[in-house]
Amino acid sequence: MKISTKGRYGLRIMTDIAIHGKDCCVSLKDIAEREQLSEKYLEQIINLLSKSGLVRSVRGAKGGYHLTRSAQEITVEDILNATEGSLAPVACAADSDCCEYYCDCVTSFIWTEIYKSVIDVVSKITLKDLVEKSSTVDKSIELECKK
Amino acid sequence: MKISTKGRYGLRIMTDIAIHGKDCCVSLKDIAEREQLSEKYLEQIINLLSKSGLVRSVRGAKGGYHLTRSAQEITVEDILNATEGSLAPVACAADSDCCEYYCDCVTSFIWTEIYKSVIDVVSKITLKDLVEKSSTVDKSIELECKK
DNA sequence: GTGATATACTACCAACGCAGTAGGATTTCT
DNA sequence: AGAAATCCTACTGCGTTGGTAGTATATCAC
Repeated sequence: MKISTKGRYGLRIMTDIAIHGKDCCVSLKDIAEREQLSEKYLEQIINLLSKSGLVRSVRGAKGGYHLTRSAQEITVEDILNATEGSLAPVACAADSDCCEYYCDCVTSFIWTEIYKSVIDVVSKITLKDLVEKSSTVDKSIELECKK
Repeated sequence: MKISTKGRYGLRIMTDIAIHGKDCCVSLKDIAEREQLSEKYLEQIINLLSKSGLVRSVRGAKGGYHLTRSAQEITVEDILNATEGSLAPVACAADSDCCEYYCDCVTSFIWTEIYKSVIDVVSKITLKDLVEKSSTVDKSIELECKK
């Protein structure tokens, strides 16, 4: 039940773009520098965000990435879905059709309940919330638990 | 954010013992046979349950495992904690002291909220609930989504 | 049109966790 | 003594995680 660096860095990338990309593109180089993360690794992660349509890329000099929607229209669920994949603890929790025994399974309701409660949390937090929280804490964007 | 077979099989093992171990020990061989799972693999998992004090082992012929508490005193949280480890999506969610930046981290509250909501679900479901559900479904204990 | 700056794409790698498998040692009942 | 059970250590194939590296391609500024 762990969130990997893809999900965590994904949130930082998106928050960084939301803060620094008001009316322009933000380059990966700048993000990597500010966040102190490997540019090459971020490339893979932002690719996931791009494929999910959360950011759009602009190639060439002065290029970079920008959000495709406003920060309050992007939820933590969107970002984690793009970077982590489904947040369902087991596949049947998100799609009961995937398992023919769903109705007769003793534990399926547990996974469904967990999934619903996780979605309930992350679908209500928007990127705007993270941007606002970021402005209230000191150098917040660089700080993250490495464990 | 996935639950592994350790957690899933752990729940099946415990449910099986609760059902078939009314006033005796249940051997791993019997569990493995009923659940159609590898006895050797279950050995590792029941070891985790044993170390956490949820079951007690009896060695030698006619030995096996039995619960240390009644089914309604054992929660799904207990079982998943024993087999999966902490259900916290990141370490700081269960122990904010583990990260010196917890208070200044933009995302820490997300992980804490997820963790709390997951615990809220699994701490309220007891082994007794699973046993009761098992009696209402057909051959339920053998059925599980493999995906 | 030529650099400089950016993303895009492909490939590779070490380390780790998952899901088992294997085999022998030990304990206990009959 | 032998059968039945747990206990313990080790190994293994495979996929994921967390990157690194190099090249191709697109675009801007001059």
